[in-house]
Amino acid sequence: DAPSTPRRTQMVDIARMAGVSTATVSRALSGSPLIPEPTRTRITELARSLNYRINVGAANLRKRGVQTIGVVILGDNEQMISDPFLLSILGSVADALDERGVSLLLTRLKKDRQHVLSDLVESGQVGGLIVVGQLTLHEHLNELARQGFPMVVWGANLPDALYPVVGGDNTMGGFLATQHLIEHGCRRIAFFGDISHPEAGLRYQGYTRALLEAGIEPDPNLLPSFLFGDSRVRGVINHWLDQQFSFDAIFASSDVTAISLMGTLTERGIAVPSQVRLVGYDDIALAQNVHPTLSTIRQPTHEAGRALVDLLFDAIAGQPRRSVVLPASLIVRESSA
Amino acid sequence: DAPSTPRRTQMVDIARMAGVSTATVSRALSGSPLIPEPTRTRITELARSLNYRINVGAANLRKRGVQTIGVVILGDNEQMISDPFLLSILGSVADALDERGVSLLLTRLKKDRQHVLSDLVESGQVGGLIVVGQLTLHEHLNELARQGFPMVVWGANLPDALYPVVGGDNTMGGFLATQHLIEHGCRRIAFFGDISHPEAGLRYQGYTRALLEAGIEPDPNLLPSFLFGDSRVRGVINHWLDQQFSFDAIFASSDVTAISLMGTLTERGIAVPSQVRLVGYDDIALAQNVHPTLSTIRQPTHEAGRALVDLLFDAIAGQPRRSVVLPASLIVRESSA
DNA sequence: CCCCATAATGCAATCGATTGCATTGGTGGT
DNA sequence: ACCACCAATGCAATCGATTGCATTATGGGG
Repeated sequence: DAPSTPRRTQMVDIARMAGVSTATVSRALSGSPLIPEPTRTRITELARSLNYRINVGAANLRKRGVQTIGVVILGDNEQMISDPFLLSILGSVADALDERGVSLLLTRLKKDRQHVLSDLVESGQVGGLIVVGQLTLHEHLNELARQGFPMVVWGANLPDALYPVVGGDNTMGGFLATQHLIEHGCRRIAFFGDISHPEAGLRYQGYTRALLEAGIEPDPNLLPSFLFGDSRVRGVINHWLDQQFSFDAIFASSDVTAISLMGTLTERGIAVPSQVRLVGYDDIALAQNVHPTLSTIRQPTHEAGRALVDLLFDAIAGQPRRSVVLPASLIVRESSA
Repeated sequence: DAPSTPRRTQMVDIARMAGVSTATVSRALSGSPLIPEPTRTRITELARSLNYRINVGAANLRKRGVQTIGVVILGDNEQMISDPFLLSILGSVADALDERGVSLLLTRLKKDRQHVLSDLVESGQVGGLIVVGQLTLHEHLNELARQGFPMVVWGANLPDALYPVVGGDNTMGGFLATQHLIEHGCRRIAFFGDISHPEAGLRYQGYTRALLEAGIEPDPNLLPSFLFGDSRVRGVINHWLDQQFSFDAIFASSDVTAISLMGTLTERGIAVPSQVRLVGYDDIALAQNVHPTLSTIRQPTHEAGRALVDLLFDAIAGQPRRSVVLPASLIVRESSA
């Protein structure tokens, strides 16, 4: 123990200078009613002037609880987040946590390192977890849920999920997009997205339902095999287009895919929306800045963050499990009008 | 103090079960040579089987130091990060920290809440800070640097900066992009970007230098007043195009802007690259999935994270300040070929 | 057979705050 | 003038690990 740097001011210093005990300082700074106003002000001011901050680590130790929650993001590949929409979720979670005055410990979870999930909680680093992107983790998450793990997940609400989930209404989103295209006279609507991904799968269900309700039989040729978030989007698109299936609209399960499609279609001389109408998903910022501007399905990201945090705190408080489905809304722009 | 939940296993439990003291357990788990191999294995196994994790908070308190660093991101507007490129930086920082086994506390810094920077360190939550996006913070950062604050910044290396900086070679990037366009016969090259932003400013300098070296006088009409990251990108673009200045190329200070430009140009019947060549900046994923694929300037994000973390640990260790400039490289795609 | 060096382990203080309980001082009622 | 009571504050234990120093086994040399 050889502190080279001039020791940081701590509570005992404030106490000495104020001529009181650390107990009083602690109570004053935490706004306890036991401390009368004048004293509290005096101590608070003194602490301010010395630029003193309570050592959160020590405080947490004694209080047996942390004011930090972990946000875990599945790091599929190189990028931290493949889907820019998840970034909005992260932002809204950050805000919601900020409002409650709790910190955000960000962890990028690579496959086969799932044990870090429990590590974070067991080691007392975080009081709970927000998992973004359930993807391949479903079983592991269920296992943790069984152990009463404090957590909440953003994604699709799978029927056998034991953990609380917040997600968009993917079925509704898929339905709205498809219905919208049908209303514009489209009959041969292609679906672009990896339906093995839970959320995309639900969007596909909505798509199918809208078709069936309109008396249109879904055509498997209009569902390209497609890797979600794959960098070879263009290849897949081109390969599918080469097959020359007739189609008059495309519903893409993400805006990034839709924008890539837009480029490829233009390249092949297929005009959007006059020849092919196009609807994306997520309403990323770029959607209104491309040409033609992109119709899409928007999810309320701001509420998403709030809901995730609310549910997590419920879980930590031992409340019964609850899940939230946020509404999806159709944003009509040029690409489908 | 009424623990309702069954108390989490802690070191004293392991100690009791192993028939040793906590001192021995602590030493065994930390791999101290004082503990002979058989004992260490026995204790380690026991801890494993009980799924025990050391309480980091308590350990940090005693060890007087945290294994957490803060990453602060300027939250301009709604989005957490306006520039998708910064997201790559965040990802690479996350990886670099992960390799060192330190955690990442993410904080979104809104304007006029600059004091949270020092709060994070003073309160002992983090051992140092990585600040992404120096933007309007320069003076405040210098002030913190004067106080010997452990930090490092991603951005432009301003001449009077007192803090360590990691950044791309913006001048070189601007130069390369512009030179490339000139080599393809372009003479009237517009620059799209907010030059009041330090990084864009340097890119503009590189642009100007390339023009001058080619004997071309920069035309102020080719520099639209432009808000970086503004959602009204399209408006600015349209307004500028309405002025009908003649131009044969555009160098955009970000890929997002470039892609927006691409849309607007197409909309107006201006062909890229045959009539106007276009180069962006950042090499975001979408750049190779739009049509035409976007030429751009790439920065080595992976090294960026590593450099930021290295410099920060240097700073924490009290090493003299050092800054790093990462090379920029030109990626030629269809939009400029 | 004793002594001492050394290896292995334990004791107890410590990190910096929080908080139950004890203590002090002052006020009002009678 | 006395006592009870309440407001204000302090004492000291506590959170869960780490680590300097003390102590106990072990073994080898004389």
